[in-house]
Amino acid sequence: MCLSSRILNGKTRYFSTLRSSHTENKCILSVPVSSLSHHHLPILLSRATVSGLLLKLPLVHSVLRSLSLGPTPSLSFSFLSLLRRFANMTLDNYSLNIAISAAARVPSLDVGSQFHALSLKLSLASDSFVLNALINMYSSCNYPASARLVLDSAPRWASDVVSWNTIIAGYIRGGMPNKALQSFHQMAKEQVRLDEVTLLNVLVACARTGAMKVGSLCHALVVLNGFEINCYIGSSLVSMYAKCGMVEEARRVFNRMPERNVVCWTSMIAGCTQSGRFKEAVDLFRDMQIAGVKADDATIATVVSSCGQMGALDLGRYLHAYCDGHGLGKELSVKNSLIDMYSKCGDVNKAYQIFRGLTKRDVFTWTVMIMGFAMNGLCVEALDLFAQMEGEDKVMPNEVIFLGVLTACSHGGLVEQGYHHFHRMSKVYNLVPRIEHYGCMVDLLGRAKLLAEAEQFIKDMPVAPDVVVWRSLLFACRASGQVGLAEYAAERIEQLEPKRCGGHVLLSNVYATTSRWVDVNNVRTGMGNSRTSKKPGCSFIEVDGCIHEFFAGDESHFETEAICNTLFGINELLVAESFLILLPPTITKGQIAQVIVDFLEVAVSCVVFLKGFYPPRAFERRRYMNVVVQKAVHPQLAGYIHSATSGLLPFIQKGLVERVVVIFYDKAHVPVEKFVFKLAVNQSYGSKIEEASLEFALRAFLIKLAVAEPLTRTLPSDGSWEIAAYFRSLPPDGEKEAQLWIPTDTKQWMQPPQITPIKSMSCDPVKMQLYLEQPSRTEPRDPPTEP
DNA sequence: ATAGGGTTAG
Repeated sequence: MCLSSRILNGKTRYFSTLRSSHTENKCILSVPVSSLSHHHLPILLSRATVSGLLLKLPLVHSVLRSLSLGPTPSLSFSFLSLLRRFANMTLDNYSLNIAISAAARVPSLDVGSQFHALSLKLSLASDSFVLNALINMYSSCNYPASARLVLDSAPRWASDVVSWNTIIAGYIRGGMPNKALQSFHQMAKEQVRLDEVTLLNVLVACARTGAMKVGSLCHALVVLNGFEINCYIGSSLVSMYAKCGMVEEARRVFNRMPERNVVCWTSMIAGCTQSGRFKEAVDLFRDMQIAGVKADDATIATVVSSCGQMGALDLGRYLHAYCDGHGLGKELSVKNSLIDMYSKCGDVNKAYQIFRGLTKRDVFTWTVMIMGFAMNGLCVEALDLFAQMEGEDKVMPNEVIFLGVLTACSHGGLVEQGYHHFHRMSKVYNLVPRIEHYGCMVDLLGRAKLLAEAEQFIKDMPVAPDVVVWRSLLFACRASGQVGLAEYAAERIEQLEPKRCGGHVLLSNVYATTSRWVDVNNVRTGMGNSRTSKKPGCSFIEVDGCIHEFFAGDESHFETEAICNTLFGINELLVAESFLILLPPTITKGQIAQVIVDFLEVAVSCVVFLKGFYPPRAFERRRYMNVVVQKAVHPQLAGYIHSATSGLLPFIQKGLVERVVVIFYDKAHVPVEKFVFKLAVNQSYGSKIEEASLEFALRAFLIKLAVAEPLTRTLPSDGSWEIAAYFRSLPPDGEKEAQLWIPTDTKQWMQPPQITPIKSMSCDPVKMQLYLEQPSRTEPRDPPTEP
């Protein structure tokens, strides 16, 4: 037995409570609270009773409190029953409050409702502490309606703000934010004075429901009441505004906050991610590190999601490594967003590797992996995975996962399977298909060219078709040239969305495939005359870990059309030669380098042609990969390009070449323009690749190059040009193959160059980007803003 | 006594 205060090092709450409430500084057991277990209780009781300590009520309370707040709150129940049985103690309101709070912490509805009965029996249920503890207990056990019942059946004077705050929080926790808002209104009607916690909770409810008006009202109330915009209130304000689609307002609140912790930063970053401002999200993440605030798993999850959505693989990989270096990323949400990011960036193997390494998987995990397989064309794998999930029977499918399953069916042309899963969704899992699911089905039927069936399906839908549904149908009409149906769908879109450009582009494409060029023109000019405008598309390119964001401007519209038409032509060629798709020849890793080298030779030739550096007769029109290209035929020119590109073969095979650059100089040998081919060949990639898919990916570069001239600058006369290769690491001096390559002393620009992307692609294991580097113009060019 | 941010989507 220990009765000396010296031994109590004050480390645990149990001992410190004893000390603060008791001047005698006496201890009844020298075991820290964290290692107390049930078998200590009788000892505790007997020693306390013997020494007469526990019969003093404040001490009973402090022991109970310590047990209730400790790692095993249920100990307080046992101790209480021992006290009642052996020390004849009756429960007062305070002990009851502690016991109920312990039941909330476990949480145990069973024990909690027993204490509820006990408080009614002892007429203590109207004590405001007991009342609030009961409300909290039902809320914590996810019985918000019961919590509400307790409040409503108590006398008015017994409840206060805390009661209402707890009710509101309980509805939010139970996934009923609308009920939370209702309670807030009721609370106002009963003229209960709100406090900071009320507003904080209501802001969360607004964020969940998108109740923008109530949210702004809360903001006003924060200011009117003179509440400080601290980290708590600030975070929920930022989150509320972002979720209600008012990112600008969120940013304004964020910028004005006097103090910011991880949660504030994460709210703002997540706000950007959720509203498609991916680059801003990444920039904020950098600012956060500069501000010296450490990221946690929530931060990483949302930044990784941004990377995935803009295809920034390098940055995504950096974040992955950052996690490992900072002990982060252990939470499932981070793993999920990494799987999603790798899939979206085209590295399904890496995604699946992470997926397989997980011991725990939630709905998100399965959804992102199924989606990842589906979007990378591995449709059977996606369906197999869904079957595996159902077999494991640990995770309950939700609506979103079925979108992934249906997308897989749609992309894989698996009509039967699509119907099967669509029906199972409601029959087996009691999930009501939403408009998105109907959209998937229309897409599925349309892609399978079952247009009549798709049309009938739309007619039979229990929900009104939206623009996406009509667009899927309209898109499907293109392949079958069904002009009449296409026009009907376009009309529906026009009705639903008169201000947007709607189905015009798609409709004009249907006309184009049926060679109705007059109609194509009518639609196009109609678009220009009326106020319909296309929302600018946005793309990203990642250069040395730096993200560049681009909006499709009106100027580039003409080229877009040319590219689309060329692509349609290619599509038709592919359809005509569909045996290629049925029996795809595969090539090995060694052959990949050869394909790339051949491609580079042609591409460099096209670049030089495009710049008009030599007279056109130095080139010849040739067919390469089914597109028309300009191949150099002048002996010296062709010889230079051939030897330079083919000399790269051994280094590309070893994965040593990072960039192949065509540089144009002025007469002072200062670069005027660079065409950069950034290259990555994954060396660890094991399996073979389809030659057709690699060719298809590379061909897109040649098509883009053919129309890239307007993006480039006029060359000064008497300049020069050369082919340069940037190596990841330099080959040893003695190597024979390396002797062709000499270090170049290209002058550098003073300012970072202006980057213009031309094309990027990812076709495992090859990734390639083509972009222009030009010296910066003095005045920055703003991207066109959205209408 | 009650309290903030995060991952999937046709």
